[in-house]
Amino acid sequence: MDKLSLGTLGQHLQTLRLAQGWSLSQLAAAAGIAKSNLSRLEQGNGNPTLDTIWRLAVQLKVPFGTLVAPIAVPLGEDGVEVRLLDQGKDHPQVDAYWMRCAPHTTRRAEPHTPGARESLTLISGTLEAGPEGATKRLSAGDTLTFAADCPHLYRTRDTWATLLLSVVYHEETTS
Amino acid sequence: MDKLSLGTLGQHLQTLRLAQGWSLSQLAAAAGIAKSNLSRLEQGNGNPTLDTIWRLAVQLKVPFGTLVAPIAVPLGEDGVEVRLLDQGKDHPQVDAYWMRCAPHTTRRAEPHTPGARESLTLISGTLEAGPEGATKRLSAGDTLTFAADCPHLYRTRDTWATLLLSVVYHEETTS
DNA sequence: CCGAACTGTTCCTTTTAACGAACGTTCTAT
DNA sequence: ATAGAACGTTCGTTAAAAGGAACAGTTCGG
Repeated sequence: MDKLSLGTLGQHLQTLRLAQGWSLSQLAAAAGIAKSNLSRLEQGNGNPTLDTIWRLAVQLKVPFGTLVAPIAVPLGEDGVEVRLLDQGKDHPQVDAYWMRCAPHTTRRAEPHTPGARESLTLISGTLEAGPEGATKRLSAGDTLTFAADCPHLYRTRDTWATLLLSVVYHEETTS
Repeated sequence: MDKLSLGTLGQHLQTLRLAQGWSLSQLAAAAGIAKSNLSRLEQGNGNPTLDTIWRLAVQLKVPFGTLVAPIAVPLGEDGVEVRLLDQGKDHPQVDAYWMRCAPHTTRRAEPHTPGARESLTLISGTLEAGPEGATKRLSAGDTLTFAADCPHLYRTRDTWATLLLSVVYHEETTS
């Protein structure tokens, strides 16, 4: 997780507002905040209060984190953006990630612990993924499960790819 | 999405800090905020700035939304909490959800559009899910894909269940 | 026994986010 | 044309969040 970008929040805020047909004045009134406040936020200046963000997120019907860590954000150095969604506390241990890959990028991943497996579901775009040498091509809606205790990779061609990724350590069940 | 609870944030903030072995002074210093600020927040008073929350989330290594919309929060009326993670823009259309079910609850879902399928990955707990009459039992790390154009359900027994859920509308590919 | 280093809290001060009114625009209707 | 009502902006004021120092309560070691 990197640095906070105020400009991104502003852009994303405005995008969401327009997409839902709100005017700035309307949204401000509905959220119960001054429109001068909202105006400043959309311009990228300002450092909103949790209360303010919350009120806006409710009106825009977005899961909150979406507002500040926008999905359509410039990515990391390797063209891949990864967010930890949740971590299971049971056995086997499961880590859930949201991942987004720019076009024409390849991300190589080190082997995880022995017996580890990965499951992924493609949300949009196309992707080639799996153990090195045994990758599969996926398109939106497809799912894939493969052994992750060996080097594996994710590769895009000329499209973006967004996916959910779960890493299952120390597999116990065999279903 | 309901109202903002400041107390919950404070509790959750403190829980995370202690779980990672930080002292209040240490965390405040590492995050670059005044410890008086952090102290007040943990007590449930105050309405932190986005910058403040961000700095804390980075240090605590949590995906941000986790801080303010804690995972261990009381759930909806039916004992099920659902958050929209992402929506694909391609065809087929894919909606990605994070879902958490309390013990001993059953959630029935209406059929989606014809040809729709669902894929789910269990992060923790155990769950029985699938088309009504053809459900399967899952434990942490398991995945399941089933036709969702008929009534289907999710049922927990004596454990919580957390899972990722993808709804794929109007299936085009058949892989 | 007592200073030193730490814990977390409570003040007071400074900074600044939020408010509310006024502003210049644009568009519609009378 | 012109009053009206929207739009989004900019400004000065006010309320409050963040900073900083002093505080009492612990846990050390000499």
